[in-house]
Amino acid sequence: MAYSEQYIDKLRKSGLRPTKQRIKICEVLFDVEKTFHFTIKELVKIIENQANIKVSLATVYNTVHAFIKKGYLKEIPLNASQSYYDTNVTHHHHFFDEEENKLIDIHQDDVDEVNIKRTIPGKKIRSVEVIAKIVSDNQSQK
Amino acid sequence: MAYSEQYIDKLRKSGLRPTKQRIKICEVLFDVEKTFHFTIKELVKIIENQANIKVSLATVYNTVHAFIKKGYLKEIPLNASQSYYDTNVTHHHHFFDEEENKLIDIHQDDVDEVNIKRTIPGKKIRSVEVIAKIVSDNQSQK
DNA sequence: TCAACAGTTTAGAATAAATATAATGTATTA
DNA sequence: TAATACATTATATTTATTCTAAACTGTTGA
Repeated sequence: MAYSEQYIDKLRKSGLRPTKQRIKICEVLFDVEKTFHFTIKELVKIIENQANIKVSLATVYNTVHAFIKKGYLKEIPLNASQSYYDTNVTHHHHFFDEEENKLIDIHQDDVDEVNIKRTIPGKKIRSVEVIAKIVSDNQSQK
Repeated sequence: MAYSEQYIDKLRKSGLRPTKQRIKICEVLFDVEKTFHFTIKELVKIIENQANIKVSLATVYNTVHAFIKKGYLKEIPLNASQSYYDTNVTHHHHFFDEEENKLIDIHQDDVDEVNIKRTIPGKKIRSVEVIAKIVSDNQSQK
């Protein structure tokens, strides 16, 4: 299957028509070897640098949110001024370096399965995320 | 030790002078049996309802942030439009009900210790938080 | 005790992310 | 291919948070 067909499929499954802009967004997000983290602004910049297609903020927001709803992207729970997203939707966790505002993946194998024994009536768990905040380890500091 | 002395102590340890406004913030945050979650706006409202002291948003932000730095409050990592804070600084985790925008505590005993095997050179872990997002469990839905 | 200083409070302005709007453009369909 | 429904965009709006600067208050030391 050609790339663009995959993307058209992803878009349709997300309830979106395949447009020039949205296919470009797919290319940037999914046509790479490595998964990555991004903010909306960063994504817009990447698109600008890679293509001579213009994509507005609104389109990027809409598309990203549709993909999250469908499970093609993940939002990373953080109290940062901007939202961070992840193209890696497999089960894994994150370090967040607050000093450098940087996210680092923690591979699933590096964390024991998080097993929550408690349940809430009428509710089911949709996702479980572990955020480990890290800071400089200044031994001189007491 | 009288309450206000405790609060004055907490404030001084946070590098803040004990003022009328700040002591009132302490009363609302710490002078209750149960710990609770709050947003800045909610905290301002609680103060308005409880006292005839006027406290500005800026003061509340400053004081809350100083307390977080000192470890008297915790910020809950979430992608919500507002930041959520917790007066419970003991080790525990959260459900977040995205449909109702509501946080529910998960007691430490209800989650196995999260053991992260990976380390980052020069960095140490400051906190580990588990966020479990929950949604309605509509069995009829496929 | 009180003057001087350093820190505090506040209203309002500034900033910035995210969302809404409405006019123009494009994919889909029959 | 015409009609329709959905998309895109620039721009405006909304809203949380931070900044600012003037007025105020706690603290210190003489």
